[in-house]
Amino acid sequence: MIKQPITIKDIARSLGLSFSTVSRALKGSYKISDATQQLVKDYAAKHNYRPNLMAQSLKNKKSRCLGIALSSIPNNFYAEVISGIESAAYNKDYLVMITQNDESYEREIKNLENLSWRAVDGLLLSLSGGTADIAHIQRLHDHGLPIVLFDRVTDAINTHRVIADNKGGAFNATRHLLERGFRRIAHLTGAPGLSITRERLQGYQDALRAHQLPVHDHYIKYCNACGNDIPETENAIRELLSLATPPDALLVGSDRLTMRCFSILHEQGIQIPGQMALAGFSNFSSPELLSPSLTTIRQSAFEMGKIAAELLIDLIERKRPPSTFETRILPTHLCIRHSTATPLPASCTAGTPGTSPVRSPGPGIYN
Amino acid sequence: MIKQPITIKDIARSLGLSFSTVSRALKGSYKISDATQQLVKDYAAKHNYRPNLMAQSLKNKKSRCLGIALSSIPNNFYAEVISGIESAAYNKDYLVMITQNDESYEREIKNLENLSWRAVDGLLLSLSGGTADIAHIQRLHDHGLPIVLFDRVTDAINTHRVIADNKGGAFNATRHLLERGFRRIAHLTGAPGLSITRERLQGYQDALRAHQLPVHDHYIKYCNACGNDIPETENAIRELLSLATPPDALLVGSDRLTMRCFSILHEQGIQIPGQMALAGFSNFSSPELLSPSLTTIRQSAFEMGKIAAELLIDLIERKRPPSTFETRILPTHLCIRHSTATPLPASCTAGTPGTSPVRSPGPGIYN
DNA sequence: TTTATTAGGGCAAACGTTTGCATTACACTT
DNA sequence: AAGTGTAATGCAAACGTTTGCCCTAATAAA
Repeated sequence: MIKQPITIKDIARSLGLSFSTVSRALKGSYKISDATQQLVKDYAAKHNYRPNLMAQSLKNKKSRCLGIALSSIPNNFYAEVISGIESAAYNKDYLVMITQNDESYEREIKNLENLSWRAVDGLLLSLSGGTADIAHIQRLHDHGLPIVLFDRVTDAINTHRVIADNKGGAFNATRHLLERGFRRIAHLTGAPGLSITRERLQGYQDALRAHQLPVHDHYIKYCNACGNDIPETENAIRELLSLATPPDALLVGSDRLTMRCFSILHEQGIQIPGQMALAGFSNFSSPELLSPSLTTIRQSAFEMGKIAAELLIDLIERKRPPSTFETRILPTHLCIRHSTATPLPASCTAGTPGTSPVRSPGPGIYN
Repeated sequence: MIKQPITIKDIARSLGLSFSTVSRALKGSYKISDATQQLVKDYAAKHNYRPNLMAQSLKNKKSRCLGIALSSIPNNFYAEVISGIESAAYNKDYLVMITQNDESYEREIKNLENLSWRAVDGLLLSLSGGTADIAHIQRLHDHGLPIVLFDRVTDAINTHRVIADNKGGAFNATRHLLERGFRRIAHLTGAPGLSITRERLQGYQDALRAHQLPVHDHYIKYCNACGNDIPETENAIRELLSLATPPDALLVGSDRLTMRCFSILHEQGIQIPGQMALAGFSNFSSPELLSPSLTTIRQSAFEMGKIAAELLIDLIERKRPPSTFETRILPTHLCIRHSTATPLPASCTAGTPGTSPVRSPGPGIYN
């Protein structure tokens, strides 16, 4: 019952032409008379001919396929990035293969192998939290596979990069906390090896120093699982809370971690911002609906994906690799909400802290 | 600089063997002496030979590639489904191509064409909100492309289906609202053509009837964009609110729509659950953090993706199509929270409604 | 010793395209 | 009349695998 798809050979036979003439007529190029072109095209359309992409791929060594490797698809931020990639790819007639590694180095290696064997034309890559060295990536790149790094990048690969202004985002958020009167600001962040972790830490430290405040190492906690390992996150918070002088504010350094952190503080009955102010990197769609509404540093995730895909496709389609690669830095947006409202005197924190901050927070930049 | 990957031919030449011997030795099968097999395998490993997947695909007419077509990647629910699919595919050594259609029928058609031309071995499909007829799908299926439908399905294609217990989920949520004392329950839902819309509506209606309550058509509002079109959603809510007897509770029928709806009620200063109780289908990770915490009907999204992918791979790999197809119905979980707390007498609603329900809501089923 | 069997391996076609290099049939220059 | 140019098309090899069939030797059976 299954009709085999029609091929160029079938068309050639039916029309009494050679394979090559049919092939060229379909492409429209080369020197084939208009009459023949029409004939072939009409026949092809009528029998709804579809070129066999596997054969084309084999011949052209191009699959019109982009590979994505990242840590977690259901992460708000990455889901939006993927959406941006898909969108750009669609416009340029590419298809997108997706893999996730759950922050595992081994899994990242496997995924990259799978993708490159399967002949993607290029790779969009955000490093896993567990990535120790990048020999496996370097090898692919050396073999000529075009790669664009996004979000979690490395300097060791000489190629395009698309990242957010992590340092600036963390700096602004920290400055905001300082301006609101918080002084003991802790930083809860992801795996220490990641570029985003380093850059955000840098912004946090810069802001403290700009206010002549010391940077305390015990106020900086890393979570290797980036919020996917609940006990790990709980421990980190517990340690912060049990310090002699516990922090009065928390700057959180990644999407999952921010939500998880909110959740843990909530469960433990810690008043936000009464006992602990909270701001974090997050692309959650509705932070204004949380209780209290959450101050976030938001990234242009969709745009990041879109730009990365466009750069990659450009890389794939140009004949010679460019002499110089670019690093696009996308702005971040600090969206100020109640979770970083000015702290109340201790006597007041017994009220309804989530809903009555002393001063109304600014409108912030939202959506 | 770019090293061409090594091929079977190269190995054959270096070892003084024929292509076929090398090919068979690598596969381990057929009648090749152990000595030769070892020789070939060692050489291949040493020079890290990788089979050219395009060539294999062309020859075998298999790409070990699954295609996904759905409406929106950043949707919490679908992001989890994709994650489940990726996970199952990885275990069986398949790769996954992803497309989204933003509820557009035309875009769905294009995406399916792209995927099928590009030789995916099978398709995981959730219909777009705008899908008018399914001729395009039927055609692919008739041509022998294995398809598994998930979430938004149709009976018109005879194949496996994986869905949630939408009717039961809506029924339980509606019953819960009724038990909490709400009587004027409206239903805000997605595109009317979708199976999930029909099934959830059915559950809602059944629950009302089971309580001897009438079903009012003006309490049922469809949003074709499923929450992606904000004005559309606002209008629907406005219309409900301006009724002579406006509803006192809202059952919302899809992920995006639920969050959007919460957002709109929040912006308009409508007290939840004081003026309007709210329950909805949602896979948002932290509904307990919203203000008020949100009663949700949660689906096993990851599992849905995993099962669908496994069924599809089974379909692809078995020689003969099964005589009978199955429809897996996954349970939904009603997670009861404050947004559906028992309504207060009018005099009380001026207080702090989000934080002080009259009776504590049950623990619900969470995570 | 002859014959059958088997193990081990090679040949070449095939999958559907693409493309460099003919080839043919004209028309146009010298 | 011989040569040049050009438009339209065909031939066949190539991309890297897989696989049905054939070949050769060696061994086992008769």
